[in-house]
Amino acid sequence: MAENDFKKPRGRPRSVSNENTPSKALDKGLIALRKIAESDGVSLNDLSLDLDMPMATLHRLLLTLESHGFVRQSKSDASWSIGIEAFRVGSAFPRAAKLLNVARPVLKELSIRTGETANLGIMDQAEVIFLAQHETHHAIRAFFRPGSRGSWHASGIGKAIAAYIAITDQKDLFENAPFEQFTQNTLINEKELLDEFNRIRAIGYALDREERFPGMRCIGAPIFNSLNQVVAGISISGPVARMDDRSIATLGQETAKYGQEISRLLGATVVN
Amino acid sequence: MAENDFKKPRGRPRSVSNENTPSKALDKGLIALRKIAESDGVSLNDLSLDLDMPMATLHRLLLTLESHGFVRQSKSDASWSIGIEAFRVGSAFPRAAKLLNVARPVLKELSIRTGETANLGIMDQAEVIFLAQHETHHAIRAFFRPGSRGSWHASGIGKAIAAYIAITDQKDLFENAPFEQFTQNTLINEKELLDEFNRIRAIGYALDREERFPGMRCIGAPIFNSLNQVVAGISISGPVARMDDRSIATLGQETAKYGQEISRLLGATVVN
DNA sequence: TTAAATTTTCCATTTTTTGGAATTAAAAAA
DNA sequence: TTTTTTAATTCCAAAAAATGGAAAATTTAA
Repeated sequence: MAENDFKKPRGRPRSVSNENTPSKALDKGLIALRKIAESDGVSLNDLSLDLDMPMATLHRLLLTLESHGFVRQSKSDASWSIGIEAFRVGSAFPRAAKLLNVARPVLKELSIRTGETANLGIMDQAEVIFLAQHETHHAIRAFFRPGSRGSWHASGIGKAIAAYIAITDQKDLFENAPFEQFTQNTLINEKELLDEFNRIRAIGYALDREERFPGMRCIGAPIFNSLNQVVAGISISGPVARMDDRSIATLGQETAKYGQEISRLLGATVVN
Repeated sequence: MAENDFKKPRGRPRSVSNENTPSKALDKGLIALRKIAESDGVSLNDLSLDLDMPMATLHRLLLTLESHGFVRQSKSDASWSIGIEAFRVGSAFPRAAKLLNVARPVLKELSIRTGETANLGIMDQAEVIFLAQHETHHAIRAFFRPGSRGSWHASGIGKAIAAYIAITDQKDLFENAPFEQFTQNTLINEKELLDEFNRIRAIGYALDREERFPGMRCIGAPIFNSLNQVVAGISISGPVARMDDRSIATLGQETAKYGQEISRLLGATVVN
């Protein structure tokens, strides 16, 4: 999170209040692209209704996106979906590349060992982004689509990461507090969550006790890079029935251990 | 490749010759985005020179891309790199998601078993796109960045896929023949390559004998989906020294076997 | 056969983009 | 230290592109 930089770049600094999107056409194109990503195989008509843009305008944007391979149109039903160039560009996301390679086998091992779905995620602003997961074969199991988002305050990974970032960055996270109360158990106040941070640092892993979805528990642990900054988190999630109070301690230590393993592979020297 | 559709969509059909990009601003934004993806952490100045666009124009586009999270600017040196939203959107590419999950462990096994770098790729138009790879620990080894492209006619995966697509689709591939002659061994003529297709179908795998890079050999095999259409390819690549004529047959059968394994996992019933 | 649904194209009007130059600030050189 | 160079960011009037309602073209449903 914290890009501990005391240096500033050359050049005129950016003015503080710059909430506008200077290029309207590009802006609309990106909005369309994101919409297509979340609703795969969508028709021009639906997209037009969904985004409240005239069909003619949208169609022009889609043709341009298509000419670069960011979207493609089905020959049989004229519906639009994400193209290969979007995939290519996306796989250049620097934070994901190294992490995924290193973490994937560890993720699998954690999942097999604990019998639960294992997840890898990073924080972006105040959201957790799930990068990868390894599923169990249990009929009842947790599922997140890679790339899906979640609030940091109601997720094992989110809380595990937040507990280890710089205090100044933590302050930023609390800007929108109190947070959404997803279930009875969701922690929504700054004070509750700061206490939670202390608990997390004491035991080395974060617990989500049905704080996001009723019936689902989750255990998250931090991952550090070679500068010993927290950069990601690993977690397991499953039904309360299997992740009961008796098992939690063991599963938690297990999760923390695998988090440390990834940290080591990334070159971290101090873990937890 | 072949989207075997005999149905045509409703609506006015697209006119045949439509090579233009209707939305200029979006077009430029996408060009910038692609450039950033291939040259990570690039400065505005370099990007401006590289793309031959005025800095002011480019800067405006980057701000818009940034506002959607498609790029991000380093706080310390003001350089631009790919953002998380590009990653999210890219991971919605429908052809990659299932394939990658299924193929990754198999890829690893193939690599360990043969001691060479194993690759997974798909065809897009006349290009091979590498989706994933598993590297060996040999000092001398092949390396492709995920997302990198290559000509189909000079790659094991490309030839393996091309040998199994519909004849009408093969015709399209030969539109630009003769192809670029990368090395002395590169096959560049339609006739040579059609003969090669027969060989490939007879033995079940494709050989690249230093046809792309001097000193590098490659063995590719096709992967089929549940409709028994070829959708991807798997390959191993390494130095001629290790992939000599004696070893080729064994390695080839091994590669083909692992390709069949992935096909089976995808639900294919007929393999090769 | 007719009507409805849907995508694609057209084009005069309106809005955005454009990019050279000015501005601001840090790094490098003197 | 002071000056020069490098680089990012912003401004604004001229020029170019986007807009979107309506028409065209085609398939499906009635």
